[in-house]
Parts: sequence; C-alpha cells; structure tokens
Amino acid sequence: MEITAKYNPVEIEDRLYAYWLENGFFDSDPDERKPYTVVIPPPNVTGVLHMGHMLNNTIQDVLVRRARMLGKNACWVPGTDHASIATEAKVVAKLREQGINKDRLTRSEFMNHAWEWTEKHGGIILEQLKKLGASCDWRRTRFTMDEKLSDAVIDTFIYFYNKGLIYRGVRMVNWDPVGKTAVSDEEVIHKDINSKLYYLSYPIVGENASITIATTRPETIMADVAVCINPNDERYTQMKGKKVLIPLINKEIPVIFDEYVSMDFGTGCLKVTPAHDINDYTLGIKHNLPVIDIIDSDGRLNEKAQILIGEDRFDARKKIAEMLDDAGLLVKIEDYKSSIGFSERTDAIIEPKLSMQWFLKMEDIAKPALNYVLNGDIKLIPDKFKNTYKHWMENVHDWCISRQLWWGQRIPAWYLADGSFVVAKTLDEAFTLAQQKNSNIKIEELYQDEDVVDTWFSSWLWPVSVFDPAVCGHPEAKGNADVNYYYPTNDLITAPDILFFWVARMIIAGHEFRGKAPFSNVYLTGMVRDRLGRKMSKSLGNSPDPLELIAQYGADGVRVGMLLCSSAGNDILYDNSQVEQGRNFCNKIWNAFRLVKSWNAEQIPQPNHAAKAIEWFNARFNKILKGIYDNFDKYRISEALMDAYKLFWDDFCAYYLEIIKPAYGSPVDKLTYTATLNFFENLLKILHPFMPFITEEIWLILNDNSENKTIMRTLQPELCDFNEQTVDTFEQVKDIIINVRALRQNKNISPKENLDLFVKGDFDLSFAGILMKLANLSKIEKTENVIENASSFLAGTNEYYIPLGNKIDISEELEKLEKELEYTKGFLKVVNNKLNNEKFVAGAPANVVASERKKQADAESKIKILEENIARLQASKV
RNA sequence: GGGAGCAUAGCUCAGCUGGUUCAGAGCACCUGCCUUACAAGCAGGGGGUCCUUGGUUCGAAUCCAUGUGCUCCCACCA
Repeated sequence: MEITAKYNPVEIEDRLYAYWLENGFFDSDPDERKPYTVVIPPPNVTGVLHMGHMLNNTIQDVLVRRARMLGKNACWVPGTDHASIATEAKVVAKLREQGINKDRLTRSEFMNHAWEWTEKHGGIILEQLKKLGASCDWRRTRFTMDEKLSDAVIDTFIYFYNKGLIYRGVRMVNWDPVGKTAVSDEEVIHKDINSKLYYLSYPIVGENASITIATTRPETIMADVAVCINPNDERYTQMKGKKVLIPLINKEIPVIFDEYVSMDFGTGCLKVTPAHDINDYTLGIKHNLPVIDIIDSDGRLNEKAQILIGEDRFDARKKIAEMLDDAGLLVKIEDYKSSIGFSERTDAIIEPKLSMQWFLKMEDIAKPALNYVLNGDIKLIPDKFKNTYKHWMENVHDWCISRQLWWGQRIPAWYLADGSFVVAKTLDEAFTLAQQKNSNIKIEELYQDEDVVDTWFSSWLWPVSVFDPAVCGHPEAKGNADVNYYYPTNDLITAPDILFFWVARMIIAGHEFRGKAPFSNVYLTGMVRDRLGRKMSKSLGNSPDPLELIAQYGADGVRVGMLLCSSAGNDILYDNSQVEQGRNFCNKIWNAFRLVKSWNAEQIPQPNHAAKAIEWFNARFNKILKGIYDNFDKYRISEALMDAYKLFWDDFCAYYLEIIKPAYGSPVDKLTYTATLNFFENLLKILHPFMPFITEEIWLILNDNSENKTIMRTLQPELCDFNEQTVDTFEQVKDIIINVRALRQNKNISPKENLDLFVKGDFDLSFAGILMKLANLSKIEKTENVIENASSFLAGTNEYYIPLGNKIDISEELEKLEKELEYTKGFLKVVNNKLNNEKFVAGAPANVVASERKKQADAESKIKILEENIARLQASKV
C-alpha cells in the first residue's frame, strides 16, 4: 500500500467500518465484565442527520469507545423514534402532493402509507451515523413502534390507568390546528410577537351608552359570555347588574365582577370567552358561565359564530375589525407586543381549545424522580440544570397524553354505547370487562378510542424497553438477562431542550418499572450554532451537510473539530476552521507515522540523547495521561482531547521525535525504535475514542502479526507514576531551546550553521543539543574571556552564553539585559512588599511564605548576574 | 412577572478550595523558512482595564453587593 504525504480518509473509513461490522467489534452480550451502557436518544425515524446529531453522537461514541478500552463491556443501543406528530405531518404533506387527502382515508389505509414512508426513509439517519464511526451494537437497533415496544406502551397505559393515575377529562388544551391535535404544555413555544390591541365598544342594554373593552382577539367576540370588571374599579360602579350587547351579533351578555381583572390594563373591562382562553375558562367556571366554542379543529369559525362562518381565525380577525369599524364600534387599535404560543412541531399558532383528553397525574410519580437528581444519584452535567429540573418537577402539571393522530400507539380504551369505557389490551379483554358493566353488550358494539398516545409516552420507556419491553408496565416482572445486566445505563447524552420532555420522564418510568434511576449521568450538550451565534436552520441555509463535511474532511477530522469547541452545556459556534484543524491533526498523525515507519532498526548502540529523551517523554506522557483521565472523570471531553492533541503534536512530534530522529538514511537503534513504537501505540490508544479511523488504520499496519485484530479491543494505557522533576527539568530545556532559536532568527543565523553554547551552572542539556544545532556545549566555571562577544540569557539559576563574534551588537544586548533587569527588580519589589508586610507573613500559609522567600532569593541572585553582565558589556563597549 | 446562567486576547473557551509579575490554551494574526515525516508544515513573535462601581481580605480574574449587557428556562394581564 502506498503511504502518501497527505492523509486520505475516504477509502480508509469505509473499509474500516465494514471491517469492524464484519468482526462484530461493536457487539455486546452480557458477560462477567462490568457493563457500560448508553442508549441513543432515538432520532426521528424519518429524520436526516444534522449538526446537532453529529455532536451528540460523537460524544456518545467517545465515551463508549473509551469505556470499551477501559475493559468494560460497552453497549451502545441505537434506534429511532416514530415521532408521531412530526412523522404524521410529513406523511400527510407527502400524500397531499400526490393528491390524496388524509380525511378521505381510513385509519388502516393511512397507516399503510405511513409504514411505507417509514420503511422507505426510516433508518437513513442510522446509516449516516455509521459514516461518523458510531460504534453501536446494530443488532440491537430498536424502533419505538416495534411490535414489542408498542405493546410495552399499551401495558404502561393500562398499568397507570389501573393505578388510578390516568384519567379522562375535558380540559383546555393547546390545540395545534395544523396537526389537528392537542399538544402538551412542553410542546408549546412562546414567542413575543408584534400584534394589535383592539378597543371595542359594547353597547349597554337599555341605555344610549357603551363601554369599551380591549382585546387582542376580536374574532372571538361571538363566543363572549360576559364582560368582567374589577369590583374595586370606581369607574364602573354604575355597571352593576347591567347587560351589554356583543357587537355585530347583538347578543346580550351580563356584566360580572371579579378581582382577577386588572384595573390598569386596557380599559379595565375584560371580555370573557371561556372557550378560547385558559384564564377566561377558569373565570367562566367560577361564575357559572356557559362555553361557546366557535372555532373548529382546523382553526376556522364554525356556525356558532353566526358570522364569517368557515373563515380562518386570522382572516376573520381582519374582516371583523373592518366590520366593527364600519359599524362605528372600533374605538382604536394600538400596537401591542404579546407572547404567542407556537406548536413545536408544526409551528402553527396554538389555539386554546376545550376538548376531551387523557391525562396522567404527575405529582406523586414525579417525587422520586426529583429525588434522584437532588440527592446526586443522577448527576446532571453541567449541574446548573439541577435548578431548572427542580423547579419543573416541583411545579409539574398533569400530562396530556392523548394526541388526535393515527401514527402511534392507539389508546387502549373501548367505549360502550352509553359512552362509558373500559381499558384493556385487546378487544376480547375489553369485552370481558364490558360485560361486567352490561351483561347484554355485544362485542360489535365496542369501539376503540381514536387517539394515540404522545410520542414521549413511548420514548420514556426507552432505557428499559430496548432491553426488555415485557417488563414495562409490570414492575414486579423479573426481567430478562439483558435488562438485568445493562439496566441501569451509565451515561445519557442529550440536549437540554428535552430535559423535561424526555429525561425527566425516563427517570419517572425507570423508577416506576425497575425501581432504579435509568442512568447515572446526564451529559447535556449545547446547541450547534453558526459562527454568528444563529441557530442552524434550513431556512437560513447555514447548516452544513454533515455527510459532505465527512467526505471533505474525514469523519475523524469532523469529530475533532466539533469536540474541540464543545464544553458541556455551552452552545457551540460551528465554524469550518475547527474542522480544518481536525483534518490537519489527522495529517500530523499520519506523517508522524510515515516517519517512524520509514526507519530501519538495527542492532547498534543507543545514543545517550535518545535514552534521555525516552526517559523524559515517558514522564511527560504519564503526567498528561493523568490529566486526561481527570478530565474524562469530569466530563471535560474537549479538554481531554486538547491535552491529547498537544501531547501528540507538541511533545511527541516537535520535541521527542525531533530529538531521536536519526539522520536521513541512517538506521535507528533497536531500543529507541521499540520505545518509540510503544509511545506511538499508546498515543493512538488515547486518541482512538476521538479519532477511531486513523488510529485503527495505523494500529493495524503497526500490528500486522498481532493477535489483536483491532485497537478498540486493546486497553487504554494504565496510569503510571512519573518523575515530576524530569518533566519540570525539560520545561527549562525548552526555555533554553527557544532562546537559542530566537537568537538565530534575530541575528539571521541559518538553522544549518552550528553554534557554541557555554553554560555556567550544572545543567545537563546535552540530549537536546540536536534541537539547537550546537557544535560545542561547554561548561564554564566563571565568566571567562571566551564569552567576550557573547549574547547571554538566564534560565532557572543557570547562565548561558553564545559567542557571536562580530555579529554581536553590544547596545542591543545591553538593552535586552536592562529590560530584564528592570522586570526582575519590579518583581523583587512586589515580593519584598509582601514579605515586609507583617500581616502577610503572619496570615499566609507557611508554604506560600516559603515560596515567596525562594522567589526573593532567586530574584536577588538573578539581579546580581544581570548587573555583572551589564557591567561587562558596558566595559567592552568603550 | 419569577428563576437560572454568562461576561477573561480578534474568535472559542480554561482558570478548581482567593496566593508566583496570574493573566493562560487552541484557532486567527504578524515575521522568517519549501530544512528528506508533514506548507493540512517548521521556527520565532505580538496581542487582554479579566464588563462597571463599591466591599471583604495581608492579598481578588477568583468571594460578596450594586449597576450594565447578553443567553436560557418557567409563567402569560385580555
């Protein structure tokens, strides 16, 4: 195989992924090892991969691959969600394109279309995840509408119904007129919208006068049942007992009084429309008012409106304003900013609507779920979400679980002719129950509820149902081997916007059915935004196509790019330059590999500098490795990656390899070669979770004859003790190297030209000489003649001199030294101030004082040396 | 209206239980280099009023308070 100077991921990635699948490296079955389990947040079955998925799944894959290499039995369960309202909306739209109207179809005809659509488009997203390198156990792929998972949903419904927690009732719900279904409170997004406040005149019955009310919704006046005034409002005391007429339809309605109305808003008069406003509904109940519903399920006025029948609510608003104006009853229109609810799925403006729905009582079942988070059994990362979670769980509302859709699990309630119902899994069971109510009933008379349950009522079972759906709804069930082994899972990686929709409810269900929290940690990713901080959206066209990115930069490059800038909970501002950085890093790794691969190892003596470099890098490696482990423990994934990035690029390539690299064409000794390969493999292992493809490719080439057929089944390098002194010392070496290189650049000395370096002090840097291109490295006891024309610098307590001959510029040298002297004096002054401060010496901890004293001593000796050197230079200047 | 969070280099962010003249990383930028692994590179370099104002302290980017600006969540007075 040809090994090119540019890393070319395309062919490698497809080949390796196929190889991994063939060998079942991702597969997991229960065994004696500790499990590490992650369930994927199931994407919409008909969805397409976007940047948010890329980030989310990259993080999951990093954690899973790392756990696998820590010797755990790692299991990542993939799957998709049927996403009832989103998918149904797509199918309806698709049918409409084909000229088919959903209303003309029977339920089963529609379901056939929906399944057809699902089979055609479903799972595309999972195929896309493979391009990213996701190491899921694909044999375990689940879909929330799989037969068994659907059964689990029904069992769960029946379970809560029998427990008395599910009830049916008429409530004001959030109605989505486009999806033609109720949606839950959590599915409503409030946005501030510029609208109008209309001031309308309502004539007072029997008087030649009127009162003015303010409303944002003039189209609902026909549903008014009263006008309400605050009893303390002195402006309207004369209105007691009077009636007013609804404009245009001239219907009489009473004037009522309630302190609910605020006197300082609008005119202080509120029109009461119980059918179309949640507050008015409450008010209506309190005052025993009727409910007149004038808006149909598709958002059009119905015949109860008497006028404008069949008009859309917003068209009706415009028309009615004109009609009122014509009638002289429109007093004025003001601009007004109000908060309007939008459907999360269809973006339609939500219509508050009274309807019969199914609800789940949340208060009691939410309590244990709250405790898991409060007492730390479940950690939210970052923990700032704990407060939000607490607030929500303590103020939880009953969950409207019915949806007026077909795509989903149908509610297992069966109605009798008299309107009463029974809840049962099958028609036969329902019939048995129904007979207990009415012994004469015939099975044909039973009919099933038309609605389905909310999608989240199925996905809240996910961490359990993917392993053993049979236990959902049966908390006493023993469970199969899988659920007992893999549940509870370990980490859940998801976005904060579904903390309540999904995460909180999974905790509830997990506790209810398995008696344990479903996961230990919830890592909440940020949202992926563009460079300007805008959300990525189709309409803005600012979202790159993930597959194109992968094709262009390689999956490893894209993964690194996304990870580098994504701390938990913070939004990430995506920019192509990050992905370029990832790609460049791949190339760096590739070229380091090319270098090492090109060497011939021979039985020759190991040079001293190589032995010392190995000693140093070994220490350095273990120090950084410890940091990486720590960062993983704290879920600081991007920092762990950055540690590994710098370890590889700066320490391994820029220093280690450069020191031990033999001259072109020369062989390398076997000891050094082996050590280097060992380092390289350990680095690959650290990098593998982040960059699975390139690390595997190189590892396979380096381990041609190994029994291990994949890097992912090897173990992460173990944490070893290291000599801190060795690491620190090399930091000084680096300092010296940088000084020498800077001098070369300053003096225009070619990197090829050898230099002499004189050291006063006891510092051994012979092994780094190669990085400075030194001809001679000499120790001196005192400042001798030989350094007459030398440029000098200090590193630690040692002095360094580089003779420059006629290239020396004395005044420049002086300037440099004087600048350093000034700085050091300032430094000393600060230190002295501290040490002369009795309160500091008395109050600060002993080690801090001691370190200040050391600084003082060092600075003093440094000043002495600098002054000597300045004097020397001044003397030679004359 | 209620709650939470954030503000540090041009950008994205570290900076943990106050303690080095503490101000740091990556990217970007500037300068010089096509040096037999790598120009997707190498070497060197510049760059910040740690949002404001107070307070606590021997000592504050760090703790407290105020103000300002931004973000998110919850609630919805028509």
